[in-house]
Amino acid sequence: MAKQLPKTMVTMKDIAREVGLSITTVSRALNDHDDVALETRNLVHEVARRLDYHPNAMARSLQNNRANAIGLLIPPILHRAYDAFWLDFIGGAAAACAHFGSDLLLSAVSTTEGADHDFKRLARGRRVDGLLLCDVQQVDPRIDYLRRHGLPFVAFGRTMGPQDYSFIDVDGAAGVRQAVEFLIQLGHRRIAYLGVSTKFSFSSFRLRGYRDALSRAGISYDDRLVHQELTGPMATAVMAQLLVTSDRPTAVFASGDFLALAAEKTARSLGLDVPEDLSVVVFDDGALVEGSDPPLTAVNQPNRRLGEEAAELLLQRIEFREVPLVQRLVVPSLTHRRSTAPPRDYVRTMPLAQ
Amino acid sequence: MAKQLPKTMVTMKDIAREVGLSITTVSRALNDHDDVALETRNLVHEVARRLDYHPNAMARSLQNNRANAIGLLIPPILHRAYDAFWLDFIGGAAAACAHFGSDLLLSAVSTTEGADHDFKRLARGRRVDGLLLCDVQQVDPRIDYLRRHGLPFVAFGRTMGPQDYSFIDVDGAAGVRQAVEFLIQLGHRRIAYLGVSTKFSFSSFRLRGYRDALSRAGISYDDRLVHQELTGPMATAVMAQLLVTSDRPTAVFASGDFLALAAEKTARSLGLDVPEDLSVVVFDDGALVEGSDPPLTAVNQPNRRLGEEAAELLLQRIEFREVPLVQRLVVPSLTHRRSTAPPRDYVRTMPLAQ
DNA sequence: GGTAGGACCCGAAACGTTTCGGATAGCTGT
DNA sequence: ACAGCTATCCGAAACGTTTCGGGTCCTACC
Repeated sequence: MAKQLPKTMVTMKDIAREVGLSITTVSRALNDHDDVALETRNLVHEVARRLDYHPNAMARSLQNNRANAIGLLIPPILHRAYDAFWLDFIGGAAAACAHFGSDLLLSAVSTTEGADHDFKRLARGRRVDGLLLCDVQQVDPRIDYLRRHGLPFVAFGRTMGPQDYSFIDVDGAAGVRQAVEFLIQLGHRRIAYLGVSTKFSFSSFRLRGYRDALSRAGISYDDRLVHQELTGPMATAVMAQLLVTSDRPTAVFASGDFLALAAEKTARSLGLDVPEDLSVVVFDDGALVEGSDPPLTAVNQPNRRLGEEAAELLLQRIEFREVPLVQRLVVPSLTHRRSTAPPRDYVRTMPLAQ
Repeated sequence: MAKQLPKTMVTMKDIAREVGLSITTVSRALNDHDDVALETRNLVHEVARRLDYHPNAMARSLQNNRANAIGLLIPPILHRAYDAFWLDFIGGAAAACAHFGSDLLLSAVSTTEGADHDFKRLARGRRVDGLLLCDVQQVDPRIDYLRRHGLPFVAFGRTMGPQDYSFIDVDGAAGVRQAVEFLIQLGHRRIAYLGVSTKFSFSSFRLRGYRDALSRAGISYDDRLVHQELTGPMATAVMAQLLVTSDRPTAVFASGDFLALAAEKTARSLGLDVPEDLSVVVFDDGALVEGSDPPLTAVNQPNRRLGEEAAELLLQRIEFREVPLVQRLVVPSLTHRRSTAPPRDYVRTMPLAQ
């Protein structure tokens, strides 16, 4: 029994030699095919365990065209807030994968130009069985590309055009509508809107929610109150300018935590109190939101749960190829914190709900 | 030019047919070997682009035994705080991978029993070129296993025994020493210690830091003040019991955000003020820490940066096999917030540093 | 005019697995 | 005693790539 440490890789050939059978039989035994004698199967399994055999994932994938992994491209630009979101999302997706015996292949894209190439590499390289398509743009050629090449995918987010693919998304319109309606109910009439890049499709949905809430309440839309494509510093400038006008807004909706923080800070620096002089509601719950002073009332999307659901859906599609279209909209809820109050001189005319 | 949509996979064979060369030459052309005429190389590249060719990652890996990915097993038990840490860490690792043209394979382990099998599957399955070994235990057989099988790895964390492998770790002892010394400098003498499972090696290092700080200041160690293996509820119970004794602690070090939160809450429920009656310092900076009331003074490890460095180190080891041992200790810094103050009846006898 | 050397190309084997299409042996029933 | 069946096994091909060890020209040199 001159056993030596397994210096190198143990393959099925080693098992075959050890048990005196063919590689074919070893393979079929390991996969529990029923045309292998039970006795043989057990023997093979035992030897495999003794030799600490683990199949070569690459060889297996090459043969049966199944990678046992799904891919997720992390977008190149990750500003702070966004980052926290993705990480939650990823955590959820990884958990879902575990249940299906798959792994999650994370590919961080370094440069914006490299994004397209990385996408195709992943889509065509047979390294993953499907793709979690994130960061969906208003019109996104990747969707067509994936369909043309028959790679299963689930989008997280929606394009603006025809939606003939499965996706999971937050119902941004409903979320914002909820938030703005809450402000209106508190008595606010002049409500500013701070938005990020309109390249992302969620931007349009959110703005639509804002407009809907206003029009339902019979408040006319004032485009001087609406600003998009903002960064943190730009938001500060915008708010500084808005807050010194005579008909300044008494509330603001911010489409991202850093925008809300900028608004809070600007108000304070002008000697205004939050929430007494300015109510702030933010979309995108996260660490910053709770930690800010005062803590922000927020529309919160369940980031982790979204990742989980998206991955689950994708893995199902991979397993049972033809499943019907699933288009799931998650309606976010509003968490009431201390950044919202009725406008200072508002006389309540009716009892507030809740 | 009856071009049809690439219904199926495009392989090198297709390119070879198109340009009328052998597969060998196509391969060498694509990899820019210099025994292929420049003209031919260009032609092949162009055709490859036209056909939207992307190499089959599996076939390639099988051949040259290189997966272009590193693995990371996400531990099965992820309580809230821990979770946030991993996600930051993962974000950093993914970013580092991008620079090396590798991907990050995330494998979430569902059950505790499955952990060992999943580990070996990843370690032996040739699916990754190396492993980021996280969650290192006091004595960790995985380290030996990996070395025996020659798989490159970098540990995040240290075992207690001989450390003859590359790792990156937070210098927990230094971090805690810093924190406790700060408390002592404020005038505290009775400082409680709340710790988590001693299974993790960081636990011992942190406790050592605590003891060091005490002994340097000539304060004797009182084991009634030291509690480990705590969960949130247990910490509440412990603090409740400690805070009603006559010689109750005036400060507490908590080895995790949920422990600190429990301590804060318990103090408040007993009518004690934080920081006036009880100073709290926490290890492990994160969302909860900033958001708590009052915000916690914290020893903060740079989670994301740690992930980045660990992955970088691993990728270097993979690229240039034999590199010297790297054992890097990151000394965390102390962030002063509002949960710490001198003990109530303390008379300053010397000016405070900082 | 022979040959050495360089430039360019290719067939076949290999990586480790799965599977297709048999092959062999033993048993059943007539 | 032979066809037919079942139970068990196996050889060879295939997946798509890389590489080893050549091969065939052509030019240049003596």
